[in-house]
Amino acid sequence: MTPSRLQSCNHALRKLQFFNKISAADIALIRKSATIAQRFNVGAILQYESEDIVSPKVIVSGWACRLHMLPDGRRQIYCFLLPGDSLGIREAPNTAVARSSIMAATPLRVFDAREIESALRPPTAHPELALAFDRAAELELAIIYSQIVRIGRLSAYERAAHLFCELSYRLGLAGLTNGSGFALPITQAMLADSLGLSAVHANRILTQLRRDKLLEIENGHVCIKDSNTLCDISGFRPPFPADSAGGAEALAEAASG
Amino acid sequence: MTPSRLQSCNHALRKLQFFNKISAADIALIRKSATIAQRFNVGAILQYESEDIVSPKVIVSGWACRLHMLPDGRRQIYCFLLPGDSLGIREAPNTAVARSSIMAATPLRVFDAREIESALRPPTAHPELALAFDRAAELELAIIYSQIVRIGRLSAYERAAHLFCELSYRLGLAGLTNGSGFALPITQAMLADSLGLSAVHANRILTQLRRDKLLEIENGHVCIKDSNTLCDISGFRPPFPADSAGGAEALAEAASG
DNA sequence: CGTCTCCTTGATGATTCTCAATGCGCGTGG
DNA sequence: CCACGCGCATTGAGAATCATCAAGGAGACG
Repeated sequence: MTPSRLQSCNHALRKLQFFNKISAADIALIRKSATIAQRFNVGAILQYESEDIVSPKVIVSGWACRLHMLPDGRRQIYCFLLPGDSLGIREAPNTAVARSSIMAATPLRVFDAREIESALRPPTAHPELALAFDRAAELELAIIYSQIVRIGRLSAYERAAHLFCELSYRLGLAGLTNGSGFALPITQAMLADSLGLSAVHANRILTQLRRDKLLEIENGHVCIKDSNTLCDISGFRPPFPADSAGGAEALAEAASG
Repeated sequence: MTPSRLQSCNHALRKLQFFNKISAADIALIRKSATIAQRFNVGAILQYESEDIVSPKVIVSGWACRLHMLPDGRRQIYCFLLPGDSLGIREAPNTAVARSSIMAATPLRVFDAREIESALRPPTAHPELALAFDRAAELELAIIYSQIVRIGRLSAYERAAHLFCELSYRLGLAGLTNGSGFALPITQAMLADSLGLSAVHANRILTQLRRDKLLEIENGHVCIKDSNTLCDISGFRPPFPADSAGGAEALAEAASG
């Protein structure tokens, strides 16, 4: 396996291994697909709402987002899709039309996951991998729910804090954090469209978070200075606490057995 | 089949038949389960977030809601569960913990759907029924997405209009509308917790909708006076337009064949 | 060196929240 | 029967939050 192939599915593998112990055959299945790459520019639409569903994909690098566009130009982002995240795998299989648009929030690289998706349909030779993807889908649902609480019942300040907790958690699963820092390759306007705020107000809130020494933002890089306070303010709880993950359980079993 | 049994699953059957043509055997399967009834008082919690998932159920009468409660008393309702709606059927099967609490928003009657749920697992003798439940789950996801747009990017006035469009649409699927009217058995405080507003402001918005002659509300009954304007204001689109429903397609096929 | 995008800040106004008080219907107990 | 409490809807007043409009600066890029 070439280094480039390894890199392509690195984040996805890391995330899946958090969710379940997966076999060498599972890894080989993913690596095989990881060779076919596709690129999108910023703002490119991968999938249009209420049109056909796009073929299954895994994000190699860059961020995408599920979103809705209103006729008057307002936008609402449902959730971000990060490196290692998949779309169209182990989702409701019989859906006729897409329920959200998907847009490249940064330059994006993905690989086609049609083979993976079909290999996971029951009866499957990869039940552990299927479970890992099921848990990834469960995480996405949990994120969607928490997005509702965020914009429905949290203040702007709490919202921003909550989103940074979520991003830190999710990027951590994919191995994209170093210490308490991570790359934040999106504009404040996109953050605002996710938080249900105006871009100007989002900027003021970020400034406030910096002044309160909760985090630092510069040059597309965030450093979380006070994770505890950030979580307390926003009420963020990890959707899959480290001690409840299938991977962790499996490791514990292996150690004791 | 006794009249009471018929009544118990009436709304569920009506909704499922909208989504797909289902057979006599499918109907019999549901009717068999519809005998076992369970009651909950207003405010009763059917399922607690981050605890075990409750056994599958179908709502016979009354409304429930999926929601999150914050430690300081704030609440956010994710979505309402109406008569004929199900929970725990054809959802992600491997979920360890509940991702939302479920509360009885009114006095509630449900029946246990464990048998239905297990009868639909592949390989199943009821593929059409399984597809109908899959589409019901797809509808719930579409509603969750639209809830994000509603509270993230619509004004209070637009939000309320959008919610009434959604409720009218969904209650229509279950056969719970007469003309443009339907029962609204919940308090304004709950509407507010769904809309992401304070109860006081929700009240003002409802007053405004009445003054604008878009709808009437009295004694727990809503009558939509101007459906077109309500949809235009809020941008509401039916998640399953009548001509895209599986049931309608099936009927057309049957008529032409 | 001009243009563009993005971030930042100020000023002003609209939206929404909170606190507070009132009224209405309904059940409950005296 | 009546007084009372309670939940719910309603309205007013004032304050907090957030949006909009406008302008300027820093950096990328042709």
